[in-house]
This record gives sequence, structure tokens and C-alpha cells, in this order.
Amino acid sequence: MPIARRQPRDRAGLSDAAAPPDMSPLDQKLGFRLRLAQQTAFEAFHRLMSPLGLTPGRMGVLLLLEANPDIRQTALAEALRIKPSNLTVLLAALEAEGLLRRAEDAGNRRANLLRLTAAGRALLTRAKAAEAEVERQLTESLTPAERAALIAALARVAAG
Amino acid sequence: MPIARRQPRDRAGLSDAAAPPDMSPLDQKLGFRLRLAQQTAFEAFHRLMSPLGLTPGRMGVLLLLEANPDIRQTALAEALRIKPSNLTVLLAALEAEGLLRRAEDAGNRRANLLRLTAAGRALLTRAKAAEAEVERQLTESLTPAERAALIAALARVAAG
DNA sequence: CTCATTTGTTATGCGCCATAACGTTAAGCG
DNA sequence: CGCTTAACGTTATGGCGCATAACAAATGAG
Repeated sequence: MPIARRQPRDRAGLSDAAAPPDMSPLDQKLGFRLRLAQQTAFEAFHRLMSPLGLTPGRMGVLLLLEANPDIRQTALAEALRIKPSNLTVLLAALEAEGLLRRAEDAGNRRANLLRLTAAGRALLTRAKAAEAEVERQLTESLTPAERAALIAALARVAAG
Repeated sequence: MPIARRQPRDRAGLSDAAAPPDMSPLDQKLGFRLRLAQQTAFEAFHRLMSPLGLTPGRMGVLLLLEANPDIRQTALAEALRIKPSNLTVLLAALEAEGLLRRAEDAGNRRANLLRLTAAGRALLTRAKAAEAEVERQLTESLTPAERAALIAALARVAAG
């Protein structure tokens, strides 16, 4: 019987393998938690919406176009909180796919009036159902009241 | 009294200028609210931390290195929830700036043991103060209880 | 008409994330 | 022991979201 093994395998000394790292410096930071939650949200969105060829930005365009026919790009970019330069690229792709139309404003030839095509409306119908499932999965561990409080709190953070 | 101007300037017909777009399709969506809040958080972080040469990712490395000296890169990447391949780039820059040291593990020559340098610790001291101000600005419209509830809700969303 | 503004486009870069391919070192196993 | 598999890290590449700057075209004000 070996004398020397008084504490067999009980890790009394220095760890030699998997001591879990101390994450306490990060886990109460709002920025870190926002990043993780947004990453989860993006993954859920991608999982369910990429079969429809939609990213969050593209979906936002379609939704706001349905609610605001003949909107100008500047106004749409403002509503989406993105820069007009980035919207240009989004719109070019969506138009090339036949989901929307950019028509010149007769009264202001600088402006493009945006409108969904029939194909765009058809896609949006399917997309709304998929998007509802995304929201459901994301908030399935929250009560409706907690979900509402979360959204309200996020809105206040974003408002500054 | 002019007869013809029955409804002077009341926009009874088509709008000719700034009808505010209908954002209702987006404003209750968790994904959209997460994006806006995270964008605000990133802007606040950048405003106060970029003078110190820090991004969120770099700050996370420094914080976890202080709490976990001699951690391996794989464990650090897991704790930060980033991929080891992306951590490599972060660490190379931080090491080139003299903020941390990558020492070969004597008992496992594959692994790098990470440790802050004196310069890294000095920077981190200043960075913590600035980061506290970031958190303060972000949550200044929330009560402490609301802030805690927000972080808890975000953690549950991220947990799936 | 001239000049400043509005509207949209293009180009470029950063931060973060992911995957794939690779070299090196260590560990498992016959 | 030698072979195979796994762990650890690096490099390269691409996507997404965001930002700025420089630009062209059309409009409106003086």
C-alpha cells in the first residue's frame, strides 16, 4: 500500500487541467450581456430566415416598405437607423431580386420612391411567420411582462 | 374673408413633405431593440475608451487576464465567447503594445500562458474607471433594480 | 445664373464573427 | 516503441453591420 498518496485525486494543490475561469469581471456588464444576447438573436434569425434569403436589415426594409409605400430612401434609412450609403446596397440587391421597385419621384427627380412588388409582398407574408417564430424562441424563457419590460428597458438605453 | 381657403394648410390631401414614417412594424421587435441598444452601448464605449486604445474585445481580454493569470488562450476565448482564431489577432496586437505576455507553458509547449504586464495593469486601472462611466451613462435612465432586471433578462435570452 | 442643399451612390475601412486549412505538440494505444 | 488521434494555436478568407469621405445629379434660394 503506497504511503505517499494521502489525498488521491482531490486537487489540493495547483490545478493541472480545467479550473473554470473567473468570468466575474464581465458577467454584470451591460455591454457584454448585450453582445451575447444580440449574438443569440442573430443566430436565431439566421437559422430561420436565411432559407428565405433574408437578413435582419433586409427584413427591416421589407417591413417598413409595406407600412410606408412610396417612402424616400433618406426617410427609410432614418427609420431603420442605418446610413443612406448602406441602404443603397441593401436596396440594390432587393431590387435585383425583384422584391421592390425604385421609381423616380416625378416631382423630385433626385428622390427614389420605394414600393414592394407583388413578389416582395408574397415573400414578406412568409417572412412574418418565420420572424414570429424567431421572437418566440428568443423570449420563450421570459413572461410576456418580462419581455415587455426588457424591450422598454432596451428602448431607454438606446434613447440615451 | 376669403371663401376658397376653407382648410388653410391642414394637409388634407397628399403630403408634400415630412410625414413621419410608420415604424410600428419594428419597434416592438426584440432583435431591432437589441441592435439599437447595442449600437448605443458601442458608441458610448468608443467615445470614452478609444482614447485609451481599447475596444470592447480588448477590454474583455484585459479584464479576464487580470482575474485569471496564466490562463490558456482556449480557455480565454471560451470565457469571452469568441473564437480562438479571432483571439489570436487580438492578443498579437496587445502583446505588440506591451500590455500582455505570451509565455510558453513549460509543461505543455502547445499552450501559451497569458499574463498582464505592468503596463497592462496600469492601463487597466485607468480603463476600469472609464468603463464604469460607460456603464453609468448607459443605464442612467434605469433604476438599479431595472438595470439588474435588464441584465438578467439579457442573460436568459442569451442562454436560449 | 450661381451657389448651397438635398438625394443618392461608390469606395474604403473597422469591429466582430465564422470556417477552413495548417503546423506543432501531446496523449492514447497496440 | 511507433502510429494515430486530439489539443493548441496561427493564418487566411469571407460575411455582416456600421461609419466616413468623396462624388454626381437635381433642386432651390438669392
